[in-house]
Amino acid sequence: MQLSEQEIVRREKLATLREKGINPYPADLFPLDHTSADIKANFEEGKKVVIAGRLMSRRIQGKASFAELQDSKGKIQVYFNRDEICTGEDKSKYNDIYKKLLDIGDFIGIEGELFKTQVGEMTVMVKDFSLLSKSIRPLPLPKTDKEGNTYDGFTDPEHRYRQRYADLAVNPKVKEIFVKRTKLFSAMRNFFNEAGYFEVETPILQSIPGGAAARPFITHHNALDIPLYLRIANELYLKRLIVGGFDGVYEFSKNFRNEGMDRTHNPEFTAMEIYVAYKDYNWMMEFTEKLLEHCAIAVNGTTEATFGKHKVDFKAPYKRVTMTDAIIEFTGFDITGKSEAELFEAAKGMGIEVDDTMGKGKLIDEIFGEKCEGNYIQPTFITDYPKEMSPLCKEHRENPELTERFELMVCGKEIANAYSELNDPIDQRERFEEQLRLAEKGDDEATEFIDQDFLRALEYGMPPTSGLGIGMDRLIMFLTNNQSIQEVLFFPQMKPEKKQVELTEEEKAVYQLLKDDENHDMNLIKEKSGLSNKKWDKALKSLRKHKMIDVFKEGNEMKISVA
RNA sequence: GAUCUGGUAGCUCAGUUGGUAGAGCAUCUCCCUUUUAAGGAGAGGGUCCUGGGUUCGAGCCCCAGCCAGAUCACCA
Repeated sequence: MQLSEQEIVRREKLATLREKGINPYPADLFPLDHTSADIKANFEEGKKVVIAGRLMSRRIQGKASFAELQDSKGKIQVYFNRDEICTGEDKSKYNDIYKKLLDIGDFIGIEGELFKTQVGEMTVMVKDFSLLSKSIRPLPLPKTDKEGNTYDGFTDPEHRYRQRYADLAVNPKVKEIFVKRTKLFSAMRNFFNEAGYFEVETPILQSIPGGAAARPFITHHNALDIPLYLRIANELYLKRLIVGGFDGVYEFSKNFRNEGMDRTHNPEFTAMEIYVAYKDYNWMMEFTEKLLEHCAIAVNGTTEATFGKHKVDFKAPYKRVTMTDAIIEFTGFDITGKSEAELFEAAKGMGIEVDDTMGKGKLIDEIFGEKCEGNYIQPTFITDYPKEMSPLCKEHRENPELTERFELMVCGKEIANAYSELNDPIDQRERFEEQLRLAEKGDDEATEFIDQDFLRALEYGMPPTSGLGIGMDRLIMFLTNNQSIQEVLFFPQMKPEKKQVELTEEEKAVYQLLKDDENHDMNLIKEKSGLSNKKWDKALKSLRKHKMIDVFKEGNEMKISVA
């Protein structure tokens, strides 16, 4: 492994510390009693504190030095003074250990007293310090001035996502996103628990991937010798639990879909699904808007959120628009009672790409997606979707062509989806069979498995139930003003890093050709090596750099020899 | 999958018809006892993403590829 100069220097410091009897990675707990935030919140001149964290900057001025220590709550300035730390004759702890052997990035523990500098900065006067963990790789080092401007930021998304640990250590705003993410989860959990619903866990490894139309990841169970799928949704399992007699069940579900990746799609993502017995989708709309209002306040302290150029208000209640009305509003076209051919012509007339594999549902969905969806900036419930698109949803009580379904749109994007759940087992079986026919015909959006066990459960009887699914990653994007899902996942999926190849084969080959004491004609050796101009040049430069060969002029001929 | 943009020091970035690879910060050495991204002086540090081609000569031009980002397409 090729080490940079700075990495070599730090390894040498590591060795020196050990020679001095200092363990750079001690096992002992460190008895810290304050965080940087505690100190700032309850500052008392002269108070004794024990703190620990990562050294983030140093300004050494001879016998004194200011540094910043970063802990989980933020940064605090610390002041190292030689004569405070080394009260006796031996000044080496300051002169050698602190000044020469510590680096930015090291974890240290500090005992000290609080004071304010002449410019009023709250500071810890170091009385004693100890090394807790040595950092042997330099951190990226952004600097921030008083106005909050950042210089030399660690901004390259590739590096930030691949090395999230460094991103978090160095960019405090990134940490905030994930603090908010966790607040969102606990706010939602509290809301459901208060309502008396149960958090449950259902299988991730499923023999039939159901509950959504998506390409699954497939794996294999050795002992059973069967294929298993990573779940694409947890819907069918939660409904089984309603059959079993729970009033309300919910699960935060890691789902896996073997599809494309972009700034709104990651192969694994988190959905929340909740099912509540004896309710319908009208009840669920009210529940959803109260839920989101609650969550927005828990995360941001207000119902208002900024997303890009939009200001969004999550304060309940939200507007409700039927899909039919939405399409009339933005296109003037009324889909009510229209035949497939009429819809086809209408869509075509709107400049939408259509083909004859599209059924009524798909055509309506295309029209909505193309002409309406993007217009709903404030949270809006779009209700009553066409039946073909919703095989798990109950038929609309007033119109058999529609279903009792709503999606919640925010900034033109779907963040929640809910039904009055289909609980007629005969109807459900027919809808599955219809999906199967579509799949056999080649519609890759149709579900190609029939979950017989789920149907058996429905046959025992499921109470009327309403279910809701929320894309948690999408929601946290809205609440933290991030346009990319990768910003709200700790470790977004990335292509594997390419392995570093030791490209010394050419160099070795050239060196072999020279392996005696004679002087060789350079052109001859070049020819023998069979290398391209560029490779020859590279190999030669590298060998010269390692002082393994000499190149010199003899008369008019370039000669080459082993050094 | 398509198009565009980018990949140069530990980090952020310059780099001129194609002619000896640069800056700031960081690092190292020396001097400095309350500083606010900012003390002073000096030094070291490079697989210019990879491979091929053109050329006397490529960070730069051409071809292929890798990785990332953006836009689009696809997508319960």
